[in-house]
Amino acid sequence: MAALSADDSFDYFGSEDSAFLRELQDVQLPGDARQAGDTSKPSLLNPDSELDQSGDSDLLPRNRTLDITFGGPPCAQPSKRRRLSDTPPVSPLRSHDPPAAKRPRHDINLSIFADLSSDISFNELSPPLPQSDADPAPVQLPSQVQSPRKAGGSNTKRNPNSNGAYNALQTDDDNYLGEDIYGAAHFGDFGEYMRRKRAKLQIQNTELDEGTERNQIFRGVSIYINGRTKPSVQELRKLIVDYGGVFQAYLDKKALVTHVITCSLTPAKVREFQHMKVVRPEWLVDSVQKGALLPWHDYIFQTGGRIEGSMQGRTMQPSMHTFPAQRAQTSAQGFASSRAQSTMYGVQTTRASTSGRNYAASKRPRSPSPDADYGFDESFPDDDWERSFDADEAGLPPVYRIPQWKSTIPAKPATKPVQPPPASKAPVYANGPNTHAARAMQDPAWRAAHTSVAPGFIEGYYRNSRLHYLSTWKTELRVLVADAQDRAERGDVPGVEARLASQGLSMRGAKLTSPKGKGRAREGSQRVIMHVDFDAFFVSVGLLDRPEMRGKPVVVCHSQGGAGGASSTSEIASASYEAREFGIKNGMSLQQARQLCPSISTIPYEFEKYKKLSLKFYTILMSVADDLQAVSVDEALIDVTSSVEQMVSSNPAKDFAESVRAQVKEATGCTVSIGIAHNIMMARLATRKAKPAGSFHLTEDEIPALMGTLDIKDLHGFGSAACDKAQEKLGSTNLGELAKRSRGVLCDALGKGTGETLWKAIRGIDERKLESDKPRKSVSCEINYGIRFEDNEQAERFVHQMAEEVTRRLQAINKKGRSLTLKVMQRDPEAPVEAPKFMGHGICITHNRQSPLSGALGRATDDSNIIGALSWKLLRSMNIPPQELRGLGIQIQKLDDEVVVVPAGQGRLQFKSKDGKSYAGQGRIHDPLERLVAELDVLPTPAAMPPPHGAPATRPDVDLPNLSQLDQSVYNALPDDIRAELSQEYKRRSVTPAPGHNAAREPSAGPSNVGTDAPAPNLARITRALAPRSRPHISPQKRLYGLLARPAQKVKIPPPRVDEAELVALGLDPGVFAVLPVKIQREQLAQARGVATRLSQRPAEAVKPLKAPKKLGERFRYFDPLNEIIPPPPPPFAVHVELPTLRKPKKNARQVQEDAQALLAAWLQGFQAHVPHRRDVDHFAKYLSLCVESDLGIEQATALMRWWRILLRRSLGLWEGMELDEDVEQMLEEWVAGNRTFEGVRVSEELLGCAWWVAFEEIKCKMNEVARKRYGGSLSFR
DNA sequence: ATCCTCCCCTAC
DNA sequence: TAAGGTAGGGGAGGAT
Ligand SMILES: Nc1ccn([C@H]2C[C@H](O)[C@@H](COP(=O)(O)OP(=O)(O)OP(=O)(O)O)O2)c(=O)n1
Ligand SMILES: [Mg+2]
Repeated sequence: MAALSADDSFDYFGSEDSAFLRELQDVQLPGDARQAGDTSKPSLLNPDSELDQSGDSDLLPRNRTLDITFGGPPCAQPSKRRRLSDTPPVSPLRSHDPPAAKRPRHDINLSIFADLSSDISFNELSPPLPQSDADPAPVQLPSQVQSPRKAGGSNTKRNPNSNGAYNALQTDDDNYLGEDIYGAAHFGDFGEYMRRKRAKLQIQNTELDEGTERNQIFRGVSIYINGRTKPSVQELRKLIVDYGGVFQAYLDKKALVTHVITCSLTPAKVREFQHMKVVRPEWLVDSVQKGALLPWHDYIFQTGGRIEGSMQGRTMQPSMHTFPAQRAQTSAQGFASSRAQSTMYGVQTTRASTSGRNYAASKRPRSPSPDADYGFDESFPDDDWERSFDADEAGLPPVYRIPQWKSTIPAKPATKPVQPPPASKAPVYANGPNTHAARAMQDPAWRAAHTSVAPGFIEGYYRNSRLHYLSTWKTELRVLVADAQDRAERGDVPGVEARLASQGLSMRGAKLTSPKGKGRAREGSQRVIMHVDFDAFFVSVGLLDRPEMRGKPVVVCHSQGGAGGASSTSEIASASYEAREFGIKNGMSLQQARQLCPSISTIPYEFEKYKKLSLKFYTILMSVADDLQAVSVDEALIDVTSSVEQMVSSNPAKDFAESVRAQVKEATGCTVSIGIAHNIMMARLATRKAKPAGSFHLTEDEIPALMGTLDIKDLHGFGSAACDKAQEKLGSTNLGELAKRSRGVLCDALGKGTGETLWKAIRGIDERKLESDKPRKSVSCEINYGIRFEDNEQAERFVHQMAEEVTRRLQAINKKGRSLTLKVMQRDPEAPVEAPKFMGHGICITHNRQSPLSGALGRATDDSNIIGALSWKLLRSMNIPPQELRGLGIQIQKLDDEVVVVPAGQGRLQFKSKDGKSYAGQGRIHDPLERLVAELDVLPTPAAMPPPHGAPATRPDVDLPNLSQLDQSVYNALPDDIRAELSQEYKRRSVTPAPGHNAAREPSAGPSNVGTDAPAPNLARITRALAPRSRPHISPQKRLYGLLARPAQKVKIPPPRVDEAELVALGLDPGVFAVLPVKIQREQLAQARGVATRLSQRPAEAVKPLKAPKKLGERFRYFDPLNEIIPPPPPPFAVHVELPTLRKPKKNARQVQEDAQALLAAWLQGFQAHVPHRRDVDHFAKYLSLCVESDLGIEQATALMRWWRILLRRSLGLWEGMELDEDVEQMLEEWVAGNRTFEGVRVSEELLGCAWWVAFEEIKCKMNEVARKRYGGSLSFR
């Protein structure tokens, strides 16, 4: 190992840079100061100890403890823990690091992880250096003595508007300056910021009058109050402000907060505040009473203590029980310990988790080190903790070494893994900067070619990002499955499926025979759920062509050959089972893996193959399952209840599973393992036992015994955070132990829903149904790798490129958004400029900024210019030096379907003609709203709302076969699930394109692969061929279409297809039926046909399409491309509207409303200077009346009216309730009657205003009339 | 109570 | 040299 370590030294993982280490040793962190002199090593807590890391950070000294999962008991996960230490006072605003010279040094000690309680928690925050200790508020303030202002907390108002606070701020400078911790430079910025902040947020606070005289005992203290507190937040705030302190309403800028006041903390918060001074409210109260700022450390908030009284857990950790005083004393220890930890590169520290808010590490793949940012290394699983140490040892100074562990590390050759794999799961990165990267970055040419500023960086990155593929594939597979199910329900028998059916296993057949199939748990009989997962997927696929490597320890990663030597930071996507015996895990860095197994072999990624084989895999599953939930490219959950029931065997489930395994093996050449049980959670557990290459049926009677052997982390959905919480609050992470806890206790510890889930899981209960048709809620794009900018221009350019990528993704699925969230990762001041992981983001502070997004007329948009501009604006507002950026992400939410309501023709003429008859002429049902929209288009402003992308007017609808002309209103009126399914159809043609690539290039494929693989030329073809049912004509064309003319791409969904004869036969009046909103039509139709609607069946869930094949068939056949009649092409007027749906009444309603509101706003805007067109008013009236009549849209309708009124008041409020002049009244009466038009006529302001209000009243009356008839009451528009 | 927002967390 | 993405579930806490 030693040798290894040497090599590694400069990289992450076990090794470290000696220079770096040296530096670390010298560095004294603030916390250290406290400890100063402390030789004692704090012991780290048991399971997870924390390491402290010091970075080379410059400035602020801080200590952080990292969690280590080491000994961690139960939780095997790597990550965890929190670190403490104070936060760096650096404000995000600040740009660069302070001179390193200023930093204090600290020693690094490795503590031995004694097993104390695991939390080191922030208690350990070490006080700042002596001077700093005083912290912001030096203990002895001159003024302190003075009059203690009111006693405790009285938040009573002190001087209302005093500006004491303001003064305090100004004075803060002094305090801060006084602190060594904060660099002077900092300080200035800090003070400036505070001033602004205060001006902004505290105006409302009533403050002292002349602050100056008062005791400004809290001068320099900037407080954030977390959660509920004894004296209320308001009271405390008052106190703070009155006494010269600063109250921070948000923890946005942690760096600006000197102390956090709280009475209770959640584990997540504990982590978040690790680096901060967390104090009890009494500190403030007592200080005020004494008239002086008391030492904060005497009031350190301790977790265990009061948090959840309910938790029995409290007995556990000693640290929690320590008294404040003790705390202070021990803090040094904690500190030291934490520090020590920091040095352990091999250990996982979960940096991310620490982020609380800022540390970005959170994302990390759990297995490796979940949170740990690469910078820190990752964590090792419990089993592996030993090893992790070993790895560390190599590079670490003696101090860090832990003899025993060290020995444990088997530096064995590939031959045989020594013992079980103690593995560490996550890649561990050394603390120090990546010297390779640091060197490379010196070269401008290299930077220009390899970092985020390089041309084509985004596309190239995505083409090689396994995680990007994984996410993309998942989305695609969901679509594939939903699509296939629709077809099956519809009765179609796709080619492939037909073939499979010939084998006796047809999904369709299964469904026909078992109505219960999907979804809801059937009563009575138990379900049979199988969790099917490939064994070491990437590796297995890679070995198909490398038979000679089978049986050996192999991993898939980018680094090939000897690249990177022993220090490659390349992550291992998948490790063969042989490699796992050495402790190598998926997600670990290659360097780490090499330490565990020097002879490890690496093979490249073959993304195309993964996708291809996955399709074969899914095809088989679809032919066999009653229901299927896509989990990932290599994993799925299937409900095979009916199929198993039909089997004649002594062990049907097992036999069935083996049959599936054989089929998959036959089709792909790779093995899958299958876990069988009566629900999802148990099936996943069974898979653990089934792997590798096997199947296992976990029966209910075996569950109790099994639980005793499992850890909470073994449950799907429960990761390191949950493990930590369990350990902290419940004292154990063992499921057998947790089984003794009451449901309430679990809920208190983990949250209501999560606690409930756990409680049930332990008892083998999991009622969740397989999900296969959920609509997408957001579209995002983010890159946190290789981000290195030198100036704002580069950053801005990049942001716009990302915006373009997001736009492509939105367009691919015909969605537009109304909300945008920008995520920014900023290098933590203490983190090295070059993260341990090559080009990685390292430890970061993350910022999220959300903002409404809107295009023309306030509607949803997918315009890259708008998205890019807004994103850049948000980023710029954060004032982060571009050099410090390490990650950027743009997420779009509040998605609306992009639908073209009007035929794309040109202008109004067509529109009119269409409006007038096209729909009607086709016998289509008109939706009032739709018509309203159409009308609007024709109005005055139409020109003002050109299609987003300037659709080629020439595009004939023909281009869009089938779905292309969906009637928007109809489409929107569909229940979510149906709509989602439908949209999938469209998506098939335009799946999110691989980053950067033109849709034209490759139709259906997701990210096309790259790297080693040849371009994925035929994914589309393959997909089509393999898909249960191919629709060649659609996919390709659509895709193309989309590229060519985005705007026009809208779709119009035809209303349900029913002929008059059938309606009559069903007792429905065709005339009436035709006028109903599509949604209602569907309901009535369904009811008439004897089909229970989902609404009636299970309102809450009503998510899945009915299973009954026949019925569904009818439902879906409407969309059958082959039979669909394509309506004329709509004009280029895109509208995003969502009508109420059956499924999620609330949300949909809200969304619908928003959309309708936008529409209304557009309407009004278009007619700012015009009297509304009679037709529009009538249409709107009709629409709203129908809503009321149907009873389904009353709320939305009235809400819409309220909204309308708001808008009117805003622009024409003057005319509300105005007494009309005779002549005006006369004209308006005629107008209402349809005998007068004001088109082209210049009208008076009065007439204009009154006309709108008349229209409002008119519609209101009509709605009330309907309500009166139907319900005997009137509506409230309040 | 219920919603909405802002995260955290989890999974592959 | 490496490619640390992404979407959805859920909880805490403020707004309503
Ligand atoms: N941190 C990770 C985890 C997984 N994957 C990819 C590679 C895996 O092959 C695939 C499937 O993940 P699994 O968790 O199913 O792991 P494997 O299939 O490799 O192994 P097994 O399922 O046998 O445990 O996802 C990845 O790239 N990075
Ligand atoms: Mg797998």
